[in-house]
Amino acid sequence: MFKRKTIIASNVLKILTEAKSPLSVSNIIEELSKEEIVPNKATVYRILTKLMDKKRVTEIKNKNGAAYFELFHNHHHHFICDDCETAFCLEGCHVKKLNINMSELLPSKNFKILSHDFNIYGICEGCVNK
Amino acid sequence: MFKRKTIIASNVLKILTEAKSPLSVSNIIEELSKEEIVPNKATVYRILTKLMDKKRVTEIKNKNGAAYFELFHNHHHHFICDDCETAFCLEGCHVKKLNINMSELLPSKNFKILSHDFNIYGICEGCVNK
DNA sequence: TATTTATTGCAATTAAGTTGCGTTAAGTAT
DNA sequence: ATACTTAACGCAACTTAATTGCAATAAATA
Repeated sequence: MFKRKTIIASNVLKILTEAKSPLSVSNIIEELSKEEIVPNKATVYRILTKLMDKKRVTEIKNKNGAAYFELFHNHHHHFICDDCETAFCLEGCHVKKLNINMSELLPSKNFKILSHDFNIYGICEGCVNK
Repeated sequence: MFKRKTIIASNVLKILTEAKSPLSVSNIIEELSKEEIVPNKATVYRILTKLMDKKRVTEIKNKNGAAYFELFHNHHHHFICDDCETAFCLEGCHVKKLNINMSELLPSKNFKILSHDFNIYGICEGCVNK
């Protein structure tokens, strides 16, 4: 058994590290292209899947279900701009921060909670000023 | 200018009224089919778009971005079962209920908040018991 | 009855994401 | 170095939800 180095996977990580906000697959391909690396989208999806398995990367979804990827950092939520579609990370999880007991909200006590998501939508600073 | 009656639109509303949970477009077509109405999916999408314009219907999305539709009732959130994918309405909006000041969470005061969503995911009562 | 136009079905299209398969190339063993 | 193994990769085909253009239908009105 051996491990191959893959140029693309490490570059995807680099791009995500440098990114100021979560990126879509086409964002990622665009960024890689600037460095003369033009990978196939299937490759990028496969790399991202592996990185998610390893908890290096997290996937978030916008209103339309399109996926954006970011480096894993502890559970938190996002502001997503309705105009430019950029996702901005919010600090921490206010659900936890505010100690919201989600189980009290459920239709039945027999529901099992596994996760939640919370997005705020609107217009970001950049798009407001134009 | 005149208004035509459309059999399908009123039946879509009826189906949604009787539904115990939000329905996908194929759910809706299935239900209509039971009443001998087999509309084209394009028709159903167009009807739903109009009903949303009139605020009669709301669209929610699951984890994968697939759309579910329900009668409009005041702003609230959902529990979505990871197993059967059924969406259950939660009562009211706990963000509002708990008086969460979302603007304090933002990266900048210049962001303009327009909406938010909140979903709880897990296993519903029915799927737990099987 | 003729006209107007909203409604509908159909087929083609779009876009995100997935999959199968053949090729390439990195790491290891000989 | 050479051969072997297998992970990484590209490509094309496919899948599925949703959208669009166009022609056909039918409801309301004149």
